[in-house]
Amino acid sequence: MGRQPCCEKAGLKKGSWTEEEDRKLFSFILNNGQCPWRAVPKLAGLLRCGKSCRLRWKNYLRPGLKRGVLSESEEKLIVDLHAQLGNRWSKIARNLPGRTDNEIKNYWNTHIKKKLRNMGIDPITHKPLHGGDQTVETQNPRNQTAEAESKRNGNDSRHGLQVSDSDELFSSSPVLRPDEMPMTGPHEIVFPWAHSTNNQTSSPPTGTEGDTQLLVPSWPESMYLWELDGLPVWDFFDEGEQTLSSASAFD
DNA sequence: AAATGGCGCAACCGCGCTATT
DNA sequence: CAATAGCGCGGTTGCGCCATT
Repeated sequence: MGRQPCCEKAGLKKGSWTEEEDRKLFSFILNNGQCPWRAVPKLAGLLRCGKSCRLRWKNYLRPGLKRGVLSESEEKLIVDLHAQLGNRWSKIARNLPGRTDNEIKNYWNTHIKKKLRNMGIDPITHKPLHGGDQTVETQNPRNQTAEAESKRNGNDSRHGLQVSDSDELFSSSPVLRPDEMPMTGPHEIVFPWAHSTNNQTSSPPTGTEGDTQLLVPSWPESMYLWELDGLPVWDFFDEGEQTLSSASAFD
């Protein structure tokens, strides 16, 4: 047979997604549920590789995503989980409903790492740094990989070893299991225009007042999608879990 | 006011795993 | 059992924004 490439590289668009592309992808999945990602671009009329569509959906368009600054409790949870799991971002993300692995990874690299170092904690080992803030971590990101690797070797399910995903790990944790997490329902979504004059898209709202509740709209940057011409967005949600789960469109 | 450097985030890349044939 | 398809994951890159000079 010969393995087909995931996409024809030539002629495919790369880089930032446009509003139009988002619209197409979103409405396609809305109407069809998920089909093999490889087929999605063609069927949805997108000049993108399937992988790119998948990523866009997963990290950006998928309903139920929280966006914006992470709360202190979320941050704490990430640190805890990272101490146990290392750079297993997807596993960490599963314990933070509405957050994506990419988002967490970025947040870790840009905020938490720095914060831990300032606190005199090595973000890799989660132990106190020796001799002041001598950056134990060299600038070589590979070290991080190596560190993660060592953790993996100890307890990574991906490699068929002990820890069975996060199940075991969090069985005693107060943290809800991801599959127990209710998806954000329409009634829970706070529209940006409802309480803010600033409908700035790409930058997250700075300083979510307090970290009590994340009143962050699900798709602050994609609100235009709500205007999808005639698409039964709310109906879609209202059909409830069965739609969501059966299509498994929001995985 | 312009230049520039740093930061943060979205997106891409490549590899590994699992399911299927 | 081997080959292949498809997907998921983690690491890296590139670009836009913002702060500083």
